[in-house]
Amino acid sequence: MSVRVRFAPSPTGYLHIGGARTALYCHLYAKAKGGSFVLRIEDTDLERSKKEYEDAMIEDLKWCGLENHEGPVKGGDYGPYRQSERLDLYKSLAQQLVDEGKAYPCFLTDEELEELTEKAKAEKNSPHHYHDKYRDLDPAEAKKRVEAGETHVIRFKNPRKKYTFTDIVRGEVTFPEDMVGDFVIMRSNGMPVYNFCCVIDDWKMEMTHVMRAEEHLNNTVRQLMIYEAFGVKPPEFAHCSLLVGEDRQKLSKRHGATSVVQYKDQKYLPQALMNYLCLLGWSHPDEKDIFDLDEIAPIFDLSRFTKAPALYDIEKLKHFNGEHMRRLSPDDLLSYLKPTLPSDHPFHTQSEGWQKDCVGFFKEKINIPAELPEHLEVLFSTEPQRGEAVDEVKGWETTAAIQEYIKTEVSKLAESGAEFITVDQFNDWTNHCKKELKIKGKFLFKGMRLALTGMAEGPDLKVVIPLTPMSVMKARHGL
RNA sequence: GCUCCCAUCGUCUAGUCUGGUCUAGGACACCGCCUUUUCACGGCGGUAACAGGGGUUCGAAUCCCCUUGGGAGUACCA
Repeated sequence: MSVRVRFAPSPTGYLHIGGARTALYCHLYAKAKGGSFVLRIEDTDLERSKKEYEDAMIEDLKWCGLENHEGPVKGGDYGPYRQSERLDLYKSLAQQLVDEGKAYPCFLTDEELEELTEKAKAEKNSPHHYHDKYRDLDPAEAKKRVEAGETHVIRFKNPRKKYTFTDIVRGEVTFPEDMVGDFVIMRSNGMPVYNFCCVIDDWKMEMTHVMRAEEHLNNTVRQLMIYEAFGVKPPEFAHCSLLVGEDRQKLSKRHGATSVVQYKDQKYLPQALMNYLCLLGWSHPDEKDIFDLDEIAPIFDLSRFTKAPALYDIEKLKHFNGEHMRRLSPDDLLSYLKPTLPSDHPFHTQSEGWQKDCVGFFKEKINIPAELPEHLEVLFSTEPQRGEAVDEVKGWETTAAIQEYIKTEVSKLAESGAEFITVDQFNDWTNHCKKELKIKGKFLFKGMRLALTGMAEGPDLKVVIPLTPMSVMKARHGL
């Protein structure tokens, strides 16, 4: 049987970093096994689900490079792929359980439920302890009340026994019989509940593996009960460790940028995000750390998951972005970095050859695009003298002489129509200052730097000078 | 409260199943040196971990138990 895995988000917000990681693992595993990666939208929570989130979710998944083989947009043989479009199925199956005596209508009101929960807590019992009031109500009586239109939910009749299953990452996991109570499978508004439709869909969509975050581990016992009630063999489960923030709590909005779209907006490279996320809870057999999805898909296996929760560290993500950026071809590098600069940035006025040289040089100094503009200052700032270290250099008597000489030379060159200063010219000027002005050592080089760039420190002058437009040079010297 | 899960450098992790080759390896961050007459990059090096306690064993990061700590769940959310 070929492998079928699914990613089943609920459209109640933008794609989360943790969700993206789960989707990545599903995608990788399907690819490794030549199986199918299915996207299913779990929109049974009417209040919180929004179509715009569903669209955004699909868009973000696409940006991540995690396209599905089957899904709400793409279609497939197991559709529909939106739970809101499968309601009849859940309803009839829930009714089947009621008819078989495996589930029952419950007429508890919100107030009664609250009271019973408080009572259970006060007696140091589990909150669900008294939720089974209608468990043994005569089915005929229950049917009568339902038909009379009385508000009710459908509760699953817990078989009250121990459940054990083998999780691919956790190993053998056992749940005691009082772990959960008679939980709700159909709400009073007629909508099914997650633990119910999840099972129905994984079953009907013939999923072979369910990969999800550890927060769902405890739900598995409910799902196991439902599989059993229908006489269906459950899929394999793999519960991946959680992603946590600085405070070691489950990663959420308050930990900062936790939506994929925020990284897209900040111009991170999707392959870098995926690479980093992949390594949060999974390790490469050869301890390789920089790779593309295509590279690991063939060797991705489920035996290398880490059990402990992983801390999401943006600093390390930046490093990964830098590594991937530096691997880009000159053409790709330019098309990556160019659009990240403001449209009125002087960078855009330069030739394409210049632009390629420029990003080729500055890629060594940055990890993410947001760091580029400040580095470009050395080429474009027209402020004559700036930076913290200039005061010291300005104090040197010899600096004024260099400054004056450079000004004259720049002026001459500009009048000749040159658009840039060549390395040869720069060398000639340096030699002149050395021989004629008798300046040497750091006084010479720092002086030259200050005179030409206006800063006391910065990148290699032999690279910077030929890249600096003459217009900027003139402005720096008040020409 | 109850249940489930987890525990190696500050962080992500290798090693744990199949005890010895681990005076515990790699990566991020940090520090130092070299190089660059600056800064950075790069190269080299460094600081830094088996939570604690008991067993089992000739030998334990690795197997067992307990303690402690952390997390998740306990919904008509998913």
